[in-house]
Amino acid sequence: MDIQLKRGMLDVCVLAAIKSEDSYGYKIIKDLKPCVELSESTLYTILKRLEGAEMLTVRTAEHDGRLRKYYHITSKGLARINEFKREWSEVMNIYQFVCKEGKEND
Amino acid sequence: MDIQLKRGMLDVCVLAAIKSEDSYGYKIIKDLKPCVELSESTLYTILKRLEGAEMLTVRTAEHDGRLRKYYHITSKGLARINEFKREWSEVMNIYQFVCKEGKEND
DNA sequence: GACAATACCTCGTGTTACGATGTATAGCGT
DNA sequence: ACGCTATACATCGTAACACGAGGTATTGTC
Repeated sequence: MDIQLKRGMLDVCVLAAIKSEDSYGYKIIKDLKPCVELSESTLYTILKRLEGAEMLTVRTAEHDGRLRKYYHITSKGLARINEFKREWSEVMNIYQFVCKEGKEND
Repeated sequence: MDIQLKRGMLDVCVLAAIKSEDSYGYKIIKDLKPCVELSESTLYTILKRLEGAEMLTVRTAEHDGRLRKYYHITSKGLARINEFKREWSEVMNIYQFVCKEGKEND
């Protein structure tokens, strides 16, 4: 998928992935794989950004002798998801414009 | 609308705007306004980029004593639009993922 | 004992949208 | 005559962002 097209959606994808249950980096990537591919470097950048924006909180926990950083969504994070949903009508508007224009030349 | 969300769509919007009829900078902005807002600096950057990618050709013409640069879409430009349409199922997949996840907490 | 999988992180780079700014002409009101 | 808005083009610097390349460390598995 085109990189540019992903932008603005990746943040929300990550938030959606931790919405129903706290999760950690490696699992988020695997959970998102069927939906959208993202590299580790991308994910950790996003997680840092979302933490800075107070859209999630972090908690370190040990699991089978390995450290994991669990991410938990905040109210700001939930608000971000809802904002995304609200903006979707504009996105569909753009899509329809692209499909409509010059339809007779398809 | 969120800047990041626009990315990957603006190029295609501009191509769609000139698809059925050759157009020029100022008109493209006005035609796209109901659909998506973009500044002049953004548009001219995009037009240069699309020209470099051979997705459109340029022709300078005089109109009422003022110079205008008319942009014409090429087969590569049309292909870009079709590629965008093909990718749309993935975009909808992402949207559905975001809406689905943690639905019970809405 | 090599290798994949799990789990985290950093740095540099290229792409890109935008505001600020500049140039120039046409037309309109006062 | 003068200012203002609309038309029409263009450049520059900046900040955001996704990614590849690379690094560290542990736990299985063959």
